[in-house]
Amino acid sequence: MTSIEQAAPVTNNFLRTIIDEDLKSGKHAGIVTRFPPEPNGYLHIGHAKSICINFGLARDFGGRCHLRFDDTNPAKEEQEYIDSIKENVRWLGFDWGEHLHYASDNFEQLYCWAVYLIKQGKAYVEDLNAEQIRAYRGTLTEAGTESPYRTRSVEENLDLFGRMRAGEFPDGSRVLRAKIDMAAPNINLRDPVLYRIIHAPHPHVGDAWKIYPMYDFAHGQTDAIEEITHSICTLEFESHKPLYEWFLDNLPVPARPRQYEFARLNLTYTVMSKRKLQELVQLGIVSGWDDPRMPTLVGIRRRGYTPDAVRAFCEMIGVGRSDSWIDVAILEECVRADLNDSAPRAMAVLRPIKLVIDNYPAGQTEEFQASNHPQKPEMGSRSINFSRELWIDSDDFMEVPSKGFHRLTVGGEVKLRCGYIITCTGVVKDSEGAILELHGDYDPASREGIHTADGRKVKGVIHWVSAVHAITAEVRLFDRLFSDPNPDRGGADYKQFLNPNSVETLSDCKLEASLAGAETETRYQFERQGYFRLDPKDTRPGTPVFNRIVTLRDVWTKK
RNA sequence: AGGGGUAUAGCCAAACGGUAAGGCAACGGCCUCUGACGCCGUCAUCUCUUGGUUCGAAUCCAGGUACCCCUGCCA
Repeated sequence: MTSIEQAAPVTNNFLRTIIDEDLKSGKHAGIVTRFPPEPNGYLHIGHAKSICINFGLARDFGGRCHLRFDDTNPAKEEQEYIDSIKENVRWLGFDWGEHLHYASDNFEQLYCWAVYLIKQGKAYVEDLNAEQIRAYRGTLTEAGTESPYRTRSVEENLDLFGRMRAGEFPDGSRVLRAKIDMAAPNINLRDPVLYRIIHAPHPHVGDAWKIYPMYDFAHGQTDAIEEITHSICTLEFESHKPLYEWFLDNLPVPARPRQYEFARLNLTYTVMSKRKLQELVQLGIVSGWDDPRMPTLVGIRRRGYTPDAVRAFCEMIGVGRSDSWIDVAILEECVRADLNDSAPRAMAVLRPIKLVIDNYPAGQTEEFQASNHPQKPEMGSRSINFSRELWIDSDDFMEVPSKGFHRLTVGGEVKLRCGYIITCTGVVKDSEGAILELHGDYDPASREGIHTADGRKVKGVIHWVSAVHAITAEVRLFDRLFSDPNPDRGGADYKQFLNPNSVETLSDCKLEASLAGAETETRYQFERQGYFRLDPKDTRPGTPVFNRIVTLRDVWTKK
């Protein structure tokens, strides 16, 4: 466990309480959980919460956690997603060991159990089409009516179901239904569909099957087969729980798992639904599922977020049963906390403006040692070059300073971080009045500290880069994808809340020379600006592209 | 409207009949060669609401109110 996670409070929650009691009472000798994604899309930060809960609980209570693909619908599932999900879970730092499972591994057993139900008179083959089934189901306030096929004989049901499996019937022509209660107030109990016919290849079992079990008929039984003790899912499955238990009660399952539900993660300034995420990709609003602004794990990862930070975030937000919206600022804080600790510092000028040190000899060069981390000498130092012409950030100069501004102004002085104190002596402008370059003088005696020769303390410290030594890079400044905290909020089209400035590409940034050796896996703090990381996809030899992971906190500009 | 849930600070969240943890944010102050980091302090007489039980209630009881989920051959 890393320091940032230790710093996160481990608060009690209802799941821990339940597990504690189950262990104490001897109901279970150990716990087994599972993360059960359907491989029909890419994982997002909401899934990370579930992953951390399931794997985290298993870790904390000395149990195990399975990775299980809930692959019961081949019409939507693909191998690509299976691979991506496995990689994401690993990236987050979790290990399922021997326990990689697929619901489809149990298709034969599930089929046998369906036959068992038919023989018990508890399931029947339905000939009504989807629309008719819907009409027969009734409404929230009115009971449904029983299907005319509900009373078929066991023999006929067995025959028909066998022929469904054999592929004799086209998609949609028949389904297998449980015979429960068409008048049940819980609609999930009104003779739910158990199997449907789908003539499509399955990513894991190929074309062995023509019928596939529904989620409800697969999940609980699969939990039982895997001997899951605590089957943890999100709140919307709560109304399925009676069905989950009905199958466990009516089938000779080998174990008795129990379902518990928690509130899914909602994050401000983003959208999380698969449909909307997909739309952002398809409409070209983002560059892909791994666009650094996306809440997908592939996106977050490309952006440069660390798995430690994501885990700390999941720990910090807790687990409850009430619908909640987590402020994305908390995620950003977790990233800062982690990176502040681990990121080597460097200097980079994003919006360069030239500063000529007139009293510094032309052609002369000096090398200064700069610490890689102010609080961690063990992270070493690097040398940075100083020369007559420098780049500084245009944000750090104001011709007419606003109140409280203590960076560079004409006639003002400022400390060049790890360098000299300089005084700005003048501004050169073009005919339009745009600033071409700044001129200044340096104090040769001011290398150490921030005090001037006459003992005054310089208020401002700015970053800079030597012009002749600098390397040029593209830097992408990412911001929140939406400008509204809740773009998902009812009614209105979420796309109207898109933040037009969610990415700003700066193509002529000047970085200190040491960054020529930057590695993709290293996150850097560009001092006074934020945390950055080489884009793993668009960086080319000699033409670095940096992504801004997150800014530094900035109480000054906030005021 | 039938069923199932949930309400504790700006946002999360603990508490299990014994006198409202913690985190994030915010606000003061200190420190600082990053307006970063760090450090110190402040931040619910009160738990959606109205009654009741009790020596004692966020916790128990009764009635309200608000919000979320459920009418896929999706998961």
